[in-house]
Amino acid sequence: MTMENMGELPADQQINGDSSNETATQSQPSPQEPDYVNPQEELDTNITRSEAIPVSVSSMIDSSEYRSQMGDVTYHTLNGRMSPSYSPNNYATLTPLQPLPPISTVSDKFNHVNVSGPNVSGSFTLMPQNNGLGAGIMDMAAYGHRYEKLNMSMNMGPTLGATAMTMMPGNNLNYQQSLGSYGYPPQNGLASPKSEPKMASPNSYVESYAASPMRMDHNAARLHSPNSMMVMNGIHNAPTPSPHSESPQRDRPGTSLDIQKQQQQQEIEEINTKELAQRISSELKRYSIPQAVFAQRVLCRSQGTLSDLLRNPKPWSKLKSGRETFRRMWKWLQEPEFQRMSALRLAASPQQGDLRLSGQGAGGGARTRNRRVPADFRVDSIATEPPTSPNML
DNA sequence: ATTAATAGCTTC
DNA sequence: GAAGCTATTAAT
Repeated sequence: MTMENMGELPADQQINGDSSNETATQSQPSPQEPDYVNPQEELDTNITRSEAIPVSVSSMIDSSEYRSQMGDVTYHTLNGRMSPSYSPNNYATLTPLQPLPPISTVSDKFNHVNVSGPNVSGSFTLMPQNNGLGAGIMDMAAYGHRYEKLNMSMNMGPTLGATAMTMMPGNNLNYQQSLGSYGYPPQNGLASPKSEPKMASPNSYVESYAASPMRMDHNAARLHSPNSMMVMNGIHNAPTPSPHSESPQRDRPGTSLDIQKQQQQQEIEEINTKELAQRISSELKRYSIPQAVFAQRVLCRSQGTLSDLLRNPKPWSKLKSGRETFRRMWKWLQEPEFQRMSALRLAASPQQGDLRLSGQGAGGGARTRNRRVPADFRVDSIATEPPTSPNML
């Protein structure tokens, strides 16, 4: 089954970049792919689950309607507003697919936690952690705001570039400050940004749940988290002990690690596509992320494809190569907000000129129409410095 | 004007 | 036939 992961990728159009998920870590897949790739992985390892623990939303709403009302509502309330009113200057349509962001399959890289990430990893770690418990909401909200702001700033111009950076999660400190600066409204009042998260202990996030499996059955745990909007669902089983971030892959050979791996794999093996589609839809709406963007940046697919997948997700069992796409979605969901956002904007910031379009294969029509990446996401200023590494270095 | 949904078509 | 893409259309 693991093979699937690999097997499918190659099939992907030009997404060869990620052909080998794991490989990504080692070096850049393709020239187009900046280095954020690596960072991502690192982050992934570090933070990923900390935040992903949202709460449930009802354990998977089976409702066939995607637009989960709950999520949205909740969010709105919390946030007070999430007007999708950021007006992109030119939001063009899609662009040719690009090398997809390495969605590292969770296969095994869970353990090797922070890698070389100098302070970077550390910083990030904190971020997501914020939510720790109650902060979840703030997190989301904050991100939401950030998202918008970011876009705006970018649109506005280089001048604001700085601003953008500020917001960038370069380091938690910054982050926090940014929040302050921007005067993020206390979302709910419950989670005011804690000035000092536990930066000190990077391992906190550890307990994070080992990635919630898709099969969310038990959703007991997430009751705690305030942000029910996220809804990750559950933790499959018992929370993993606690792999300290510090020790890369040395957990307990044969024990927890093993189990974790297995669990994760399983999770990934059985994704509740319907549920997932719902959640993705919700999240996209929540953050006002257009399908086109998400599809391209995160999934490396076209808007139309995504739309279809979200609306008519096929059961996992019936999926063949299409699983990969869902895995990516899943992965994205699991990531901390911050990372998600980064993925959205960064993932696609290769040189615009570089995009090789036309040749997509199907569709035939694609003539040399050069569609540029949506302005919003095309964070030039930021693109220059991926949040992940260069940023704070 | 922007985005989502759909149709038709291509490739594997 | 599955999976996806582009172009087009509908909806807001």
